[in-house]
Formats: sequence, C-alpha cells, structure tokens
Amino acid sequence: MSLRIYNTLSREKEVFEPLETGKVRLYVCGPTVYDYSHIGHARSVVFFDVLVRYFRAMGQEVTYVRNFTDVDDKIIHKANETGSDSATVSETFIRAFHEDMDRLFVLRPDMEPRATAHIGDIIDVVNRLIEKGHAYPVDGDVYFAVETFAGYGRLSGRKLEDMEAGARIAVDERKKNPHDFALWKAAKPGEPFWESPWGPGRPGWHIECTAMSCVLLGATFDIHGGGKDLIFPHHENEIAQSEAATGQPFARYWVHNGFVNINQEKMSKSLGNFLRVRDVLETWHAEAIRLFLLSSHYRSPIDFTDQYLNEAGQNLDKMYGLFLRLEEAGLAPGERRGSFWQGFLEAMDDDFNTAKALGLVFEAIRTANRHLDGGDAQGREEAVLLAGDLKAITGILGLCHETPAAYFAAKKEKGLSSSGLDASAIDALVEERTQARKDKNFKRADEIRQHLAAMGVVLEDKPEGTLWRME
RNA sequence: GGCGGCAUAGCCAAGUGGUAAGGCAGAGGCCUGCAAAGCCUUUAUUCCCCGGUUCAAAUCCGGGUGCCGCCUCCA
Repeated sequence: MSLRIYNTLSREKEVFEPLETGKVRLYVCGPTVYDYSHIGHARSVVFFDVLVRYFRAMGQEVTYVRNFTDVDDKIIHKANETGSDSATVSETFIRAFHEDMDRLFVLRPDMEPRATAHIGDIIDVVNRLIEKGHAYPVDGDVYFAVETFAGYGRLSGRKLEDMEAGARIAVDERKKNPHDFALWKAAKPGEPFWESPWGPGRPGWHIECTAMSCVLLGATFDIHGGGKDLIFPHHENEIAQSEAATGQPFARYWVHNGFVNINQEKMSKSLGNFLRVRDVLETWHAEAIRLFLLSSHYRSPIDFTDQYLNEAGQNLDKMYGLFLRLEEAGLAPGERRGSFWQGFLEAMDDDFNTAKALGLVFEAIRTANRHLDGGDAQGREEAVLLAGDLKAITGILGLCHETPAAYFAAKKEKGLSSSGLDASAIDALVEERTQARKDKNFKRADEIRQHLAAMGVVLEDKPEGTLWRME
C-alpha cells in the first residue's frame, strides 16, 4: 500500500511506513468515563474504526489500543454528586460507551486498558522520570519538569516562552515552571487512592497513556490518534513523558480528528447542546450517522444538523436500494474487483479521504442502476461487478451491515411506531386502491394515494403489486 | 497576546499547477393511468478580495477581509 497520512508532528502528509512491515501499532485516546458519550466521541471513534478496517483490508496486522480514563476529577465529582463512587461511575459509563459504539457498528479495539488497572506501570514510569531528573515530588504530588525536555512544544508548535504571556493557568509556587504538570496527585480526603512511593494518591491524566502504550505497544509505535483538542496539552505531555522516560522516540504518526459542531456552534456544557450518541440513535439510523460522519474529511470541522442527517439517511436508502434491486433480480455482488475499488483505494491512501470515497460510491451506484435499467445480460454483469466493489467499500466504511429487506422493514416499522399508524389499516386502503385501479376508478385510487401521502405513506406500484413505505 | 485551521454553486462537500468529483435542493425529460423508485439532461466561464510567479493557478507566493479552533484534564 502507498498510504499517505497527515502527521500533526510535521504538519505534512507523509508516506506511511510502519515500524515493522505488515504490522500497525495504533493507540487512540479513549474517553474519560464520567458521562454518556456524545456525537463528538462518535466521530473520533468511527473515524479510527474506519482507519483500522482499512488497514486490515489492506492485509496489515493491526494492534489497536484505546484506553478508558477511569480515574479523574470529573469522575470523582460525578460520584460525589450522585452519592456513588468512582469505580461504579466508570463502570456505568464504560458499559454505556460500549453499548453506544456497538450500535454504531464500531469494532472493539484489541485492547481497552483502564488507567486503574495499570497503576503499577504508571508508578514505574514516574519513578524512572524522577531518577532521570525529569520529574520531582512535592508534598505527595509529582510534577514533570517541562524545561528538562528539549522537545517540549514540538507537536503543538508552541514555545515555553510564548506560552508564558497569555497563560491562563493558576500559579502554583511549588512548581519549578508554571507549565510543569502533575504525574501523580496526592489523595485528598474522600478520593480514591493507591499507595505509592510518594504517599497515597492517583495518577495525573497524561501519564496513563504513556504507561499503557509503552507496556502494550512498546516505547515506539506507529500511530497515535485522538481529537484535535488533545494536541495540547495532553499529547504534548505524553511525548515529553514517554521520550524522557524511555530515551526512545514515541509515536511516529500523530493523527487528529476535527470537531462536530451543532448547528454551527461548538458543543459545550454551557450552551447545553451536547448531543448524546444514544439520543441521536433514537432519531437516525446508526449507519446514517456513520455516513454523515464520514462525508467530510476527518480533519475538517463538521456541522451536525437535522438536514444533513436526513440527507445521509436518503443516501443510505440509495445504497440499500441498489442492493435490494440486485437481490430482487437474483444477482449477488461479485468477487472480482473493478475500477471503483481502485479509485476507493486511491482516495483512502490519500490521508483517508472518505468524502472522496463516498463520491465514488454514489457514482458506482448510479452506474449500476443504469446497467440494471438496461436489463441486458452484459448490463447485469457490470452491475454485479460494481456491486462487488460497493460491498467491499461499504464494508470498510462500516455501512450496509443489514440485508436490504431487513433494513427497509425496520425503517417501515420505525415510521409506523413514531407516527402511530396501523399497518393493517394501511394495507386495507392499499387493497381498496388496487381494486379501484382494476376498475379503472383512478379518481378513487388517487384519493387514497393522497390520503396516505398526507400520513407519510408512500406507495410504489410494481409489476408484482403495490408496496408501501414510510417516508 | 501566542499557535493553528478554513473560505469552492441555494445548501453540504471533494479537488495542492493543466483547464471545477459526489450528495441534497431546483428545472426539464424518459418510465408510469397518475405517482414512487431508477435513469438522462440541466444548475459555479469560475473557486472571498487585491497583487505576483508561470505557457498555464481554485490549487504556489505576498497583502487584505471574514469565520473557526487550541493555549481552561473538552473527542
């Protein structure tokens, strides 16, 4: 494969060459589990899911690690708020995260380490950093000394001097430099803690990723991913900790996804516009959500609106519609790969250009439909070839998991239940209309069509009879 | 104040030197008793503005304008 990836570290697209040929070691920052996951989490998780599926389809052996931050101020706060404890809170939201992402057809990573399961590894790294003079304990806390790491600021393009000026961080007299960050935090009363050489406490946020990636993937690995917002300070700090501790290069390619806005506004607690994955799934099909998320390049910001999700839903119908047509024609997607597959590979090789790839998908669908409209043997053969490409492509994008029949049946069911209509009543009207048509009473037939249309029921007269579906 | 990103049709969105993918919406047509679905045609002489480089620029360079993100353990 000749994949090029935009590396945040160099700010350029670089040819991807894994450390070890045929193997890809990937670490992606997972959620802090103090609440239900939102659509922004979904974008990151879905994008990296596609990245992994693509590597695997290209024959690469991927080791995919995504952590859970299960000890943290926000989790502790949530526990106090709800009269629970940290462990229960994290357990609850880890389960919820899995439910949500499973419903989005996201494949589970190979490993999903939790910070609290790696306290020993974390303490080891902190010890090593102290030994090497990169960290210092103060009153049960341990801080990383940013000035001891020459490359600090390389990923985010910041210089320590520049950051001094407009820094909005509280001055802590105990720190040698205001930008020194906590590796270990002394326990306050009522907080969860673990014993350590510096007294009871818990890990700081950044150190868990250093410890777990090193243990699970090695000191140096291929790709480190996460949301754009993690570039600073989280990933900057990870690099400093890891390279200072091991003396070896850390992640080689840094991949960061852009944000999801809601109606052109940033999602934020203060605006109260957080869209939870499980709520969004109530309204839209999981694959329509994936399709929407993949319709822009992963690094661009994307705007979540009802209109765009509806469009994605229509496009998903179009995909299933073709597969349904083929099935009804007794045709199965072919095994041979054609030119659309080649185009797909080129698009994906160019920094995972899923938007371009989807353009090809729709072109292929249109072409296949045209061939089927033709109805001749050669056209059918072409359609089968195209369908094969489409099947392979949608598989990598994580779309079209269902059979077309099941997809459309579920859609009808959902439309019925949300509108409160009764299927048998509709069937009766359709039957009446069929009789009217036989009697050439088109006036009555059209009345029924319009009546049903007003309720959101769309009729399709096919040679084998009249079908109806919910709009 | 520092760092970074983006500006392409009514809307969304690809396109990093060679003459504007794809989707939605709109218009016309084929098909249909009428529709729906599908298909065909059509919708940006032009890519925020002004300069420059080049045989050639949406694409490169300089300047401007506008929007956005990060610098607050927010994906």
